[in-house]
Amino acid sequence: MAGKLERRAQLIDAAGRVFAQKGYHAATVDDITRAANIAKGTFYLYFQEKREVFYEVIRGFLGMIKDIGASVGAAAREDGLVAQAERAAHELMRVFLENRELARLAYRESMGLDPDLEKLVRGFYREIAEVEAGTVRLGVELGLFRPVDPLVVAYAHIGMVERVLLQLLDDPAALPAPDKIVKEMASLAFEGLMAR
Amino acid sequence: MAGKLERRAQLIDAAGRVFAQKGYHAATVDDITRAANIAKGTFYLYFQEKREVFYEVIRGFLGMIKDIGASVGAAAREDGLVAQAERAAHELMRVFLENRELARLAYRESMGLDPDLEKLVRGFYREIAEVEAGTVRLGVELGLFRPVDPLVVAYAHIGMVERVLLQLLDDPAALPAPDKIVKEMASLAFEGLMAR
Amino acid sequence: MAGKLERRAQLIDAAGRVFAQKGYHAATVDDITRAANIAKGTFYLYFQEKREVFYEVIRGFLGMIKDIGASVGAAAREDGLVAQAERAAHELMRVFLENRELARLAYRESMGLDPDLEKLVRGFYREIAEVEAGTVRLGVELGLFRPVDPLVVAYAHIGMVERVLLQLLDDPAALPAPDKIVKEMASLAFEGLMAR
Amino acid sequence: MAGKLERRAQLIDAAGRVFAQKGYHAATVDDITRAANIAKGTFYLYFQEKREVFYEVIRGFLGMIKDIGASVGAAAREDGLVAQAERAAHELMRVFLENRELARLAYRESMGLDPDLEKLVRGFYREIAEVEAGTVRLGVELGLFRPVDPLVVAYAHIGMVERVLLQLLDDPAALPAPDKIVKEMASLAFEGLMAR
DNA sequence: GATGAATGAGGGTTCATTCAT
DNA sequence: AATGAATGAACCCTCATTCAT
Repeated sequence: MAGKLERRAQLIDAAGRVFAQKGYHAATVDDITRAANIAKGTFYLYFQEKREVFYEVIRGFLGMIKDIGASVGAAAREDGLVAQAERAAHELMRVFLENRELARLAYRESMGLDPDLEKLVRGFYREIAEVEAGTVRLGVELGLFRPVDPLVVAYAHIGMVERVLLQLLDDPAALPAPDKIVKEMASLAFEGLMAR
Repeated sequence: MAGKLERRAQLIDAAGRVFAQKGYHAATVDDITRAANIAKGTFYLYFQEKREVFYEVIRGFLGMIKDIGASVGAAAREDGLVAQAERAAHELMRVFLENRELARLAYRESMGLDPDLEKLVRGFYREIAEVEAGTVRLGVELGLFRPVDPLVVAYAHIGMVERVLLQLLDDPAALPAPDKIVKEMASLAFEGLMAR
Repeated sequence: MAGKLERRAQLIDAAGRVFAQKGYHAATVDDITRAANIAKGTFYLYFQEKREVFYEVIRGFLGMIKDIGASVGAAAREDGLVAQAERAAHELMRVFLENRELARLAYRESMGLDPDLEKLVRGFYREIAEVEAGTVRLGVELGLFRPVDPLVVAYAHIGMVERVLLQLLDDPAALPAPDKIVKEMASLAFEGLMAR
Repeated sequence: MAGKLERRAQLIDAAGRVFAQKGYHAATVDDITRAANIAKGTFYLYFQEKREVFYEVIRGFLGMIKDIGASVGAAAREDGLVAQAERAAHELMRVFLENRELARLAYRESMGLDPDLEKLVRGFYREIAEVEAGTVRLGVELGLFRPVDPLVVAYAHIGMVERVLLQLLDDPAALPAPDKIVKEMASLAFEGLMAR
C-alpha cells in the first residue's frame, strides 16, 4: 500500500530527525533505519548512499523556506513592500522555530560534505537572493528606495535575518520577543540607524 | 631550537591548510602530519586528539577577527562611528580574502563537532555582538541613532557582513568590487533603504 | 541455519584457542577472526569488545570446573566423602589435561585485566570454596573430621589441587602418574603427614 | 655518587610500585620513569627493554620468599619440623601482607609474558618444591612421617599456602586471624582432617 | 520488496624504543 | 650519563555498503 515514494518520504523524515539530533557524521545508517523501523538493508532500496538522504533532508528544509517566498509573494500585493517583508520574516521565523534542529543542521553541515549538496545550497542562496534583489530593484525603480546595488542589499538582508534567527534558536532569552525582533529588523533594513 | 610552542604553531598551521582543503572529517591525522613533515606519533606530543588541533585552528581564525575589533577600536576615535565601521569592514574583508579557505572552514564546520568548540564559537559571537551592541547603544545615547534594540541590531550587522563576505568568497564575480560593497553596506546599515 | 548463539559459541571457541596460544595481549582480534574464518568486522556483531570474548572464554572454563562439583555431588552419596573427593579430583584432572592451554590461560591472565572478569573469578573461588567448606563442615558435624575452620581448609584444598595440577601440566614427567597423585593428595588431605 | 647499581635498584623499585598498581601492560615506561624521577630515555641506559625491569621486579619478590626459606632453615634446627614450618609460614605471611600488590602482581602476571621470566618462575617453584620435598623426605626417613611422594606433597603444601594467602590478601575479613590460619594449616598438613 | 548478517577498508591513538643534543 | 623529542608499527573498533535468503 505504502507506495515507494511515501516510504522514501518516511525515511527522509526519520533521517531528518536523526541528523538533526546527532549531525551528519555521528548519525549512522543504522540510527536512521532504526528510527524508521525498517531493516538496515532496506535503506539501500530507497537511496544509493547515506549522503543521498542527507541531500533530500536539506532539500526539504530549503524547500520550506522557498515556499515562504512563493506564498508571501502570491498573497495580496497591495499592502506594500514593507508589510510583505514583515510577513515573510514572520513566516521564516515560524519555520525556524518549528524546525529548530533542522535549521541548525542545515546551517551547520550543508556545506563541505558533497559537491551536489553544495551546489544545491549555493543555488538556494542565489535564488532567494535574486528574488530579494528583484524586489529591491523594483523599489528603486519605483523611487521608493535609494539607488543601491540590489544584490549586495539582498545578501545583506539574508544575512541579517539568518544570523538573528540562529541567535534566537541558540539563546532565545537573550533577545526580545519575536514580534519585536521582526519590527526592529524591518525598520533597520528600511530606515537605517540614523536619527532624522 | 624550535620551541615547543613554535612547533605547535607549525602544526596548527599545517592542520589549518589540510582542514581547509578537505574538511574536518575527510582530513586524517596522517594528512596533517604529512603536511607538517613529521611522523604520525609526533602529532600526539602536541595535541591530545585530532579535535584539539581543529579547535586551535578555529580559535586562531576567530582571534584574527577579534583583533580587528581591537585594532580598529584602538585607532583614533575622532573620525566618527561610521568611518570606524567602514575601516573595520575593510579589515574584515581583507582577513577573509587572505584566508578564504579558513574562513569557509570556520563557517562550515565550527558547530556541531565538539561542545568545547561550540562554546568557543558562541562565546565569539556573544563577544563581538556585545562590542557592536555597545557601539550602537552609545550612538543612541548620543542621539546619533534612533532608539533601537542594540543587541538585535548588532546581530543583524554581523549577519549582513557575514553573508556578504561568504558570498564574496564563493563567487566574487557576482558582486561589485570590495570597496563598493563596504560603502553599500555601511550606508544600508546607517541610512536604511528608504529614499528621503 | 547457524543461530546467533552457535556462531557466538564458535567464536568463543576460536578465541579460546588463540588466547591459549598467545595470551590475551598478544592475541589480536584479527587472529581470532582468522581462526574463526570470518571477517574482522563480524567479530563485533557478537561481542562489544575484545575483552568480552576473553571473559566468555574464561567463564566457559570455570563453568566446566563448576560442573564437576555439580556432577560429582549429584552422583551417589553413599560411597562416602573420601571416595567422592577422589572422584572429583579425577574429573578435575581430566578437564585440566584435556584443556591444558586453557587452564594455563585461566591461571595466568584471568586477574587484572578487567574488573568484571575479576569479579567472575573471585565469585568462582568463593563459590567452590563454599561448597568445599560445606562438605568439610558436614564432616565435622558428623564427627568424621576434627573440628577445623572449614573455610581455611577449603581454600587449602583448592590450593593443593590447583598447584599440583598446574605443575602436572607444566612438567608431567616430574610427578607420579595421575592416579597416584590423586591418592596421595587425598590421603594427605584426610590423613595428614604424621605417622601413626 | 649513586652508582649504576643503586640507580638500577631505584628504577626496579619504582617499577615495582607502578607495575603493582597498574599491571604490566597498563604500566608504561613513562609511568615508571616518572615514578623514578628520571627522563624517559634514561631508562634504556639501565635496561634493554620494558620486560627486563619486570623480570627484575619479579625476581626481587621471589628472592624475598626464597630468603625466608634460607633464614628459617638457618635458624636453630632443634625445635622440630613443625615449629620450623610454622615459623616459615608466619614469615611468608608477613612478606605477602607487607607487599600485597607485588604479591598479587607476581601471581597474576609472571607467566606468559616472556620465556625468560617463565623460566625464572618455574625455577623458583622447582627450587622451593625441592627444598620442601627434601624436608618431607627427611621426615619420612626419620620415621616421623608416613611414606609419601615427597614432591607431590611439596607442591600440595605450596599450593595450600599460596591460595590461602592470596585469599587473605583479597578479602581478609572472610578468614580468621593470621595466627589462627597458620595453626590451622600446619595441623592440616601434618595431622590431616580425620578425627582419631 | 525486505531482511539483517557479513564484509573489510579505514583511521585515531598508544607506546616501546631510538637518537640527536 | 642524561635528556626528551621524535618515530612508526601496531591494533582496536566503526560503519557504509553488499548480498544471500
